[in-house]
Amino acid sequence: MASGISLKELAAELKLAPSTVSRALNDSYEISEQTKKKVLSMAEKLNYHPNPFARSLRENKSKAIAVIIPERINTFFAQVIDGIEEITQEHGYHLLVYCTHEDVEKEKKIVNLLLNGRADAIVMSVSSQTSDISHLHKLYERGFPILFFDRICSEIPTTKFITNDYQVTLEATRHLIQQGCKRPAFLMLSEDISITKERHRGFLAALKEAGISHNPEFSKVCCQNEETNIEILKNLLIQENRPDGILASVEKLALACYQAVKKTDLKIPTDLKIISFSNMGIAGLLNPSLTTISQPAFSMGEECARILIKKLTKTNQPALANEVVVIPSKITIRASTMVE
Amino acid sequence: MASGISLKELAAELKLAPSTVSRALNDSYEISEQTKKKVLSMAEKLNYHPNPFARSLRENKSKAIAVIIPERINTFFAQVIDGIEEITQEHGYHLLVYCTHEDVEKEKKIVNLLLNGRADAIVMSVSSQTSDISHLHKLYERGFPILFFDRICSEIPTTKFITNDYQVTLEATRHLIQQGCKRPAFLMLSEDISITKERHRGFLAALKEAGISHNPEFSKVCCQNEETNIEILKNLLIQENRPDGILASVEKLALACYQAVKKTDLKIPTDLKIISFSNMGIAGLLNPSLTTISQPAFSMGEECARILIKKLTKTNQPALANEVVVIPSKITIRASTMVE
DNA sequence: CTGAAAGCGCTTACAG
DNA sequence: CTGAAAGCGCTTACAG
Repeated sequence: MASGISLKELAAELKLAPSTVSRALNDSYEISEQTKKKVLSMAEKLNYHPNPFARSLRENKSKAIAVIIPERINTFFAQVIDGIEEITQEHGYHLLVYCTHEDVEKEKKIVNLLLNGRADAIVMSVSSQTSDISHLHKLYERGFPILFFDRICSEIPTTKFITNDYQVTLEATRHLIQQGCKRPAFLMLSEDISITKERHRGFLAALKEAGISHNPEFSKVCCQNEETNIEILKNLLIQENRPDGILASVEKLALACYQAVKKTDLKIPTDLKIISFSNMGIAGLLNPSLTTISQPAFSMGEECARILIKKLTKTNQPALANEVVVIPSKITIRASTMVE
Repeated sequence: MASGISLKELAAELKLAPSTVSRALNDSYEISEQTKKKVLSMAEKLNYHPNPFARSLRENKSKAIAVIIPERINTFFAQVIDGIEEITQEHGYHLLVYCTHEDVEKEKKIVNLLLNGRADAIVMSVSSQTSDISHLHKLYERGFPILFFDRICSEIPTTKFITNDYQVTLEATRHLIQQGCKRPAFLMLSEDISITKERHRGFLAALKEAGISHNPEFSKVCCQNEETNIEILKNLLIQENRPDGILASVEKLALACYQAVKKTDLKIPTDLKIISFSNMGIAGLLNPSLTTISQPAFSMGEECARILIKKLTKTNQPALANEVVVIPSKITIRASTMVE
C-alpha cells in the first residue's frame, strides 16, 4: 500500500537524475545548497516518502529492533519497552515486539523468524522455561547483535543487564527476619533461570547469616497456571509447619499468595509476611499494601537501547561486549511486612 | 546483518534458475514435486531465509501491522495487543508497536512515519487529547487500512471496535444508586474522546431515571499528572457537598481516587463507593477490592486482527467497512460498592 | 515443467 | 556539482 510517489518520479518532476535527488535528500556534501533546497521543497510538496524496503534492501539494514518478552501484562516489561522506545525512536528505529507467553517453542519460532534480517538486533528477556538454547546460539554464531535483560542467558557471550538480585534479596530476607519471620519461604519461577538462582542464593545467604535452617519444600517451583499456583500455595500454608514469611521472585506469585491466603484463616502480615519483586504502581493499594523490590525497568530499557544504538549506528563497532551490567533495585517497605 | 545465503546462491548450488527455485519455495503449481523436494531440502540444509525486504519491495507489502496505543502500562492495551498478535502471527504478520503516551504530537509523528508503507495497516486507539485529526484523514485519503478500537475517531469512515459504553455505564450508575449513592460523580479523561462521551451519557441517563440532578462539577476532566489528579480529587472529596459515589472511566483515575481518599477521613465504601472501568486482574486484591467494568480486551484484539487479515490477504477486498462493532463489557461487583 | 529478463525503489561507486 | 549504471534479493509475466 506504499502508493506514494517514487524517487524516480520526484526526479523527473525536478528534471534531475535520481542519483542527484537521492543525494540531496540524504544531505550529501556533494550537492549544492540550491539544489538541496529545490529538492526538499518539491519532496515536501509532492509528499514524497522514501520506500523503507528499497532502502533496507540496498543498505542491508532494517532500522527495526526486535524486543522479545515473556509477557505483556507485566508492568516491568512494559516499562522496559517504554525505555527502549524512548531512545531508539530518536534514531529512527522501529520496535517489533513479540511475546512468548513463557513458551520456549514460541520463543524459538520467533527467533528463527528473525534470522532473515527483519530486525537489526534483538533485545530479549528469555522465556522462563528456556533450557535448550540452540536457537540463541544460532543467533550468536551469525554475529547477530543480541542483548539480554533481566532474564538473561549466561551461556551467550554478549551484554546483559540485570539487577543486583543477590544483594537485594539478601537485604529483603534480612528484613523479613528482622520483622520476626522464623520460617521464611522463597517462591521461584523456574530452576533454569539464572536470575532466579541469584535471588535464591541471596535468600539462602540471609538464612545462613541468621542461623535459620532452610526447608527446601518452601522454595517452590511454580507453573504458569494461576489456579494451580494458588492451590499449591494454599496447601503449603495450611500445613502445621507452614512458612511465616514469603519472598516472591515474581509479582504474579505474590498475588497468588494473596489469593491463597484468602482461602485460609491466616492474616497478612500477622501470620504471614510477604515481600515481592514487583514494578506495579499500585502495590501500595493492595490489601494489605505490598512491600516490594522494584527494578529500574525504564532506565534498564534506556541503557539497552543506548548500547544497541551505538553498536548499530557507528561503523566498525566490535561485537557487543561480554559483560553483565548490574543496576540496583529498590526495596519499598509497606504493610505486608510490618510488625503489628 | 542479513548475512545468509541468497536465492541466487541457493539456485547455483542446485544448478537451477533462481526463478525455478523461487517458485518451488513458494509451492507453485508449475513446479514438479521432485524439484520442490530437492529445493526444499537444500534450502533447509543451507539455512536459506528469504530476504523480507526484497520480497516487500517486490510485492509492495510489508507483512507488518502497526499498533498505536496511548500507554503500555495498562492491562487493557496489553491484552488487546496479545489478541492481535494471536491472530496475525498465524498469518505471518509482524507487529510494530508504538506508544503515544497520550501525546497528539507524538501520535502525528508516528502516523506520518507510517505513511511510507512500513506497515500494511494500522490498528489504533487514539491519544486522549486528539482533536486535530488531519494526520488520520491523510491516512484514510490514501486508502491506508486503518482500524480503531476503544478510543475511536468517529470522523474517519472505517471499522471501529468499541464496547457497550452507554449501556454498561447506565447499569453501573444504577448500581451505585441502588447501593445508596445520592450524589454520584463521574470522572472522565478528556472531553473530545467520543468513548468517554458515551460513558458520560449513560451516567446522565441513569441519574435522570432516578430523578437525581447532576452537579457538573462532579464530572471531572483530568490531566496526565498523577499527583495533580490526586490533589484535584482530594479537594473534591473534602468539600461539604462531596460526591458519595464515583464512576471512573479509566483505571488510573480510580487508583488516584484510592490515593486521594487516603488523604481524607473518608472510608470506601462507607462514605464513598467506587466503580471503575478496568482490566486489572488484581482489582480484587485492592483495599477494598474494586468493583470493575472490564472490557473484552483480548477478543477485541482478535476481532480487529481477523478483519484486518481478511482485508490484507484476500485480493480485491473493498475498503474496511464504515461500521462500529460493539462488544459488551462486564461488571464485576466487589467491596468498593458494597452496602455495609 | 524450467529459464531468461525485467523491475520493485533505493544508494553509491565511477565518470565527467 | 551532476548523471548513467549497476546492484541489493526477490517475483512474475513471457517464452519455450
